[in-house]
Amino acid sequence: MKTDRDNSADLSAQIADAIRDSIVSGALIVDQRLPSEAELADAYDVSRPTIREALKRLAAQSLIRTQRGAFGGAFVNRLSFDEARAQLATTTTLLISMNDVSFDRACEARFSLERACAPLAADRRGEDHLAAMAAEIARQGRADLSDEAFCASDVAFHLALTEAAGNPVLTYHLAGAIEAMQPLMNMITYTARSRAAIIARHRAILDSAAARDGDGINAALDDLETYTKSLAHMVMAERAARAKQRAAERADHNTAAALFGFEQS
Amino acid sequence: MKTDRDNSADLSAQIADAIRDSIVSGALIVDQRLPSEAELADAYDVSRPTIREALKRLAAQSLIRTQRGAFGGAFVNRLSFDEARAQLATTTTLLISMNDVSFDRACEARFSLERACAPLAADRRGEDHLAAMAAEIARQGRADLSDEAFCASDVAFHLALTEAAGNPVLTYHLAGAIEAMQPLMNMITYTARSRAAIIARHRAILDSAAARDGDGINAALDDLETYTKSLAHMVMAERAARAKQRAAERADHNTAAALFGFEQS
DNA sequence: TGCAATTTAAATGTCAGACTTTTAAATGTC
DNA sequence: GACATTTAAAAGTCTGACATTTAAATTGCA
Repeated sequence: MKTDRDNSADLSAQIADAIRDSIVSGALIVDQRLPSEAELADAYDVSRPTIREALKRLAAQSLIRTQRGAFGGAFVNRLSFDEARAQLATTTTLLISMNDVSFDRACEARFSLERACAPLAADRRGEDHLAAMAAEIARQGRADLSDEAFCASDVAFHLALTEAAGNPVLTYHLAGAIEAMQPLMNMITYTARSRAAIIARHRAILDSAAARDGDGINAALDDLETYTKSLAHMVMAERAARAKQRAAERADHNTAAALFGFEQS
Repeated sequence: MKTDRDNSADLSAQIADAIRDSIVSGALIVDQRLPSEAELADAYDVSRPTIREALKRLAAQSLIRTQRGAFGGAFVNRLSFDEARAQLATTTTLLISMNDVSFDRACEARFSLERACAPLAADRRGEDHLAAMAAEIARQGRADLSDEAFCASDVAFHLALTEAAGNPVLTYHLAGAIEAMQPLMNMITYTARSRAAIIARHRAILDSAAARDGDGINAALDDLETYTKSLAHMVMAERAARAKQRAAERADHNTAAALFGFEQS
């Protein structure tokens, strides 16, 4: 095993890449034990801390898991759909927050993706999926539900819809996207939204799913998308108006206050 | 800053989580410099190697980048769409290979996702997108193209289609899925596929996009999905038949050969 | 003999301290 | 003012040690 000492990249990164390649290519299979840190250090001709950094990189991507103790070590990890979905959701959340994606674009992407499961969901939904969706709708109707809990139930409802499509790969992608974006959308619209309006759309989705009407599901999702966007536009317009008003009021004051960073609440 | 020493989790994992939370919550913003490793070690009351392991975990997720030298250090990284897409693709590849997803399921998910961009692509495609797709089709027609290059061009063609939708978030999800699954699909079908058949479908997609016909795009994608699945079924049936034949031939031989691991090519 | 308690060894987790290399800023020189 | 040199800060790496965990091997006891 050789590493390129003249390479600009870290040794730990090179080693991590080498091991990752072995996993992706199938040379290392699920649950297989890697050599111990000391053996790897010897094999790659580096010190143990360097090997450890490489292993931590892989652990951060859920590619391996480690176990202490005798006969412990690093094992190739079976990546589960749930783990992968959680990773996808956090990555997507960060991606959106760091790249000033407009609300409309994020909303559009989220619903475009969710509509991808409608035909399959209409075709394959079982009673259990309908029941799960109905249960979330019922929960959403409870007046004593916190905003956070309402949002979580909203996510759960849409997750149930994607699961009705009976395709875990599709669910992984869609649920990851929804998990990432629904909370962002809620954060913006929760002051203005009507729970009843959202529940009505959820019910339309459920009814269409029950009737095995894929186009009906998509129509309801379209409707929900339009409603969400209009809410966001309202909220944004209001914020802009308040900001403008504040600016005008500031202009009436003497400039000194502004210079000291005075800002009216 | 405190860490739970009684916690079963690694210190480096705890610290990585703490820093990640700071980034996700916005307490640390893009391009902001983290304290030096020595300062972090002091702040969290751990040794520098432990801090380094935590930072490597974050680096593996592209959450930070590090820079050597004076005034270097760890900086919050702006997650780019391309980086995120590459991560998504490798994660998806592993997810599928480790969870024995059937070819049909993977194929179904891939095309269901791609269809999500059709309405938007039809609406927003520009001349540049059409040109990019046409260029890939032209490349695919060259007889001297290797299988790998054909596959890469195939991916590039579909990437161009997703980009025509003009929504980077959507492109991120769809292109990540396509990048992950197209090579898998090629690996199975490349022995049986007809390049002309694929090019014809690509041309149908391009023509529909040019005509701003979203339904036409989806029809062509449906067609491509059906073709791909039928190819796979053919290949699998052939393999199964060969395996059966081999088994029958083995039975004719004396058992000794089998005991020595003899296997007919 | 069979089971329980103990020991042991192998492995990861953590630490301390030193040295190397890189890099940009500060300084000095022409 | 432009260019070369010095310097200091920081990441990268290594060595060696110790702590902790864990399962297997061993021992002790009934």
